[in-house]
Amino acid sequence: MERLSDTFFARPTLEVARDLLGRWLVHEHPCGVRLIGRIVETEAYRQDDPAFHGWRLVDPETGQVRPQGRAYDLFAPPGTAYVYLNYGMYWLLNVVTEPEGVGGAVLIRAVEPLEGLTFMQKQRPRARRPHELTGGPGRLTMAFDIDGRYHRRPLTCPPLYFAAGEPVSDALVATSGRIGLSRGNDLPWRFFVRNSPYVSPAFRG
DNA sequence: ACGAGGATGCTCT
DNA sequence: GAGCATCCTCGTG
Repeated sequence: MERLSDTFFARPTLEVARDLLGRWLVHEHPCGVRLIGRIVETEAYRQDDPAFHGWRLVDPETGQVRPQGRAYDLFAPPGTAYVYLNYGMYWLLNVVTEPEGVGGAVLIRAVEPLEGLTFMQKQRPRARRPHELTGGPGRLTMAFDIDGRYHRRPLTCPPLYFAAGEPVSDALVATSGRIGLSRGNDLPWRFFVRNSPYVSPAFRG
């Protein structure tokens, strides 16, 4: 299966978020297990967006970027991992988009487990229903054993990368506002596969 | 099925 | 010290 390269990610963030649906997230785990999930839910974050972590780094007048703090990693080369710990407990996996120096990222919110289910279930012993295993940005990182050690590493080569998979047709794609934000909820920058059992029921639309 | 509340640590003010 | 790009448990219906 062909890997997605940096040219895939060096595009407008909304385009990448939409196009990642149906692609595969692959983790060749150090212990020898290969984990694969088909992406069914994403969210786009752009540098002109108040919900974007690096929002304050951009001068609204000049467009100049202040290279400071962790959020500056969102301006890294396309295809770089931005792995963020939120609520002190959950790692969230993003892939950096746009050309280097332009801010942007796509949050991977849910995948459909395709390979390595035994490992994933061991990671998530409480999961009972299908969507509880890998549905939700914090859940999928637990299932795939992804944490801060991947922050700033390329997602264009093993051990953690994206594979071409099969794109999803427009008829099967839905959009909505992004989830869990206090600002920028009005922007329809969440993309998900319609009626997927692997998207949380409350957010299936 | 759904809503409220708590856990918990990092970043920036 | 506030504010989180969340998840789980335990109430109620």
